[in-house]
Amino acid sequence: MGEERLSREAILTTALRIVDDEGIDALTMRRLAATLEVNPMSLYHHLPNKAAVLAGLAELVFAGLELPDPGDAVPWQEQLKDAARAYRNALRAHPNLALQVLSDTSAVSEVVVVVVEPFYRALDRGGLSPRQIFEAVNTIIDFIHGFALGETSVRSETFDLAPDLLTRVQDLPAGKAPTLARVVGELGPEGLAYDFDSGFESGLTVLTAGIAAGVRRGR
Amino acid sequence: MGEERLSREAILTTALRIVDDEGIDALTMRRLAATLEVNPMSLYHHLPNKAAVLAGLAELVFAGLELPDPGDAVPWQEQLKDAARAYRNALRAHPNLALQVLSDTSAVSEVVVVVVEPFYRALDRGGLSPRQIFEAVNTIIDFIHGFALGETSVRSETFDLAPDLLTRVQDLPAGKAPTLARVVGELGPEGLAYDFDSGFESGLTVLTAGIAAGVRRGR
DNA sequence: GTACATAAACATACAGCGTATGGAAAGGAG
DNA sequence: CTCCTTTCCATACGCTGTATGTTTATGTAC
Repeated sequence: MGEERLSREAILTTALRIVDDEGIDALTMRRLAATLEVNPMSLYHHLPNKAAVLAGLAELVFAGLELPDPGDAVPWQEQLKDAARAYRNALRAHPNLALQVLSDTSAVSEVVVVVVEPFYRALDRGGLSPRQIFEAVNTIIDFIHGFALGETSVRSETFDLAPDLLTRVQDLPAGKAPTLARVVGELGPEGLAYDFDSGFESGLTVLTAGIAAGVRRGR
Repeated sequence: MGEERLSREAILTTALRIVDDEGIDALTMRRLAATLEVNPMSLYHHLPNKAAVLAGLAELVFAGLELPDPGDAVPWQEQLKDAARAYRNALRAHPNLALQVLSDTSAVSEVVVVVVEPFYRALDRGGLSPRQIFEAVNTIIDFIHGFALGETSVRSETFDLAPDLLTRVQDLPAGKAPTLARVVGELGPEGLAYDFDSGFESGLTVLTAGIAAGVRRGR
């Protein structure tokens, strides 16, 4: 049977569709084979095992990743933020896969090499030393990973933390977390309504300011 | 059989030991029951299903979490860093469980309420507005989560990224990532040797500097 | 002491999983 | 035509979580 009804690429494409549509738990070898109208064991001719399928998915997602480089026309801080936004968007593109990608060490390091150049470009223009650049990029990428972790393990676009957090804080033994209680109280329910986009932006603001401060201080 | 040979607590304690010793994959209901010298189905009298076991583990880990509050003797920046270090250490205490905890939304929000007060205390002393505090804490916690994600999905205490990253960078098509290539080259292999502790510290430095900058600017 | 209610532990069984093994089928090469 | 290689399929094994029904041991009431 030299004719190939199956291919690594076709398998991964179908797998990605299953994950996108029904979540990571819906992806089983049997289910994948059924969708391709093929015997489960046929998959093992193109991919050695299920772990390879998952790794392949991570690869597939980031293979098509194009980072729009804003160029050197804008200030380096803005260039840095744009790189961060693009990377966050890449992690958001397949939310059901994000956790898998993030927790797969090899996928992360693969991705990081691909994605990291715009960060380095921006920070190099900012006048940081190689060591500073290296550490700043690690920091900002860790932030994006942590943010994506919270963002992708939740359904709604604008997730309202308010009721939950307010309730929890009020249920705490009095005096256990006084500052938290007071600050949350001053914010009020509408102040606590959490929007991922603006949360991400304020994180970027803090990070770029911190990096810039390190440069100014000449550290 | 009114006598209880089993209890929720005993089950979770044993489960935690299995996870710590042999990893999250080694924790199956059958294995857990065998370790307790009990029939698998007996577990279901104390916990409704396996997900409840995992959630219980997250709870268990953070129930014993005591955050040493450095008090107000030190500058608020140092107080903030200490809170961050303590939280990171909590996530490191059971590395095999960290990813599970981080990816479990309810565990995270549980944890965050418990853990967050020292952060709020420090930033309140720093003179930030409620809104600034809220956003700064989210940012720093996202950073810690992302850092922990990278840190706990890797074995060795001091993981040497150098050979991998260097190789990858050198294998890239020439001109694809020129800044990255140059900076990495200037750093050299010994400059790339990555130490998690100092990586975490430099992240904290950037973050506190960025937060302080926001305060100074009166935003 | 004896009957009963209750809770805990057990035995069995089922559907689903990843995948090892070995055989069938369909081309291309000599 | 024969053989070889590659792809695909059928079967099966050991494992998973857990639904279902039964047995057993205890605390309580009479």
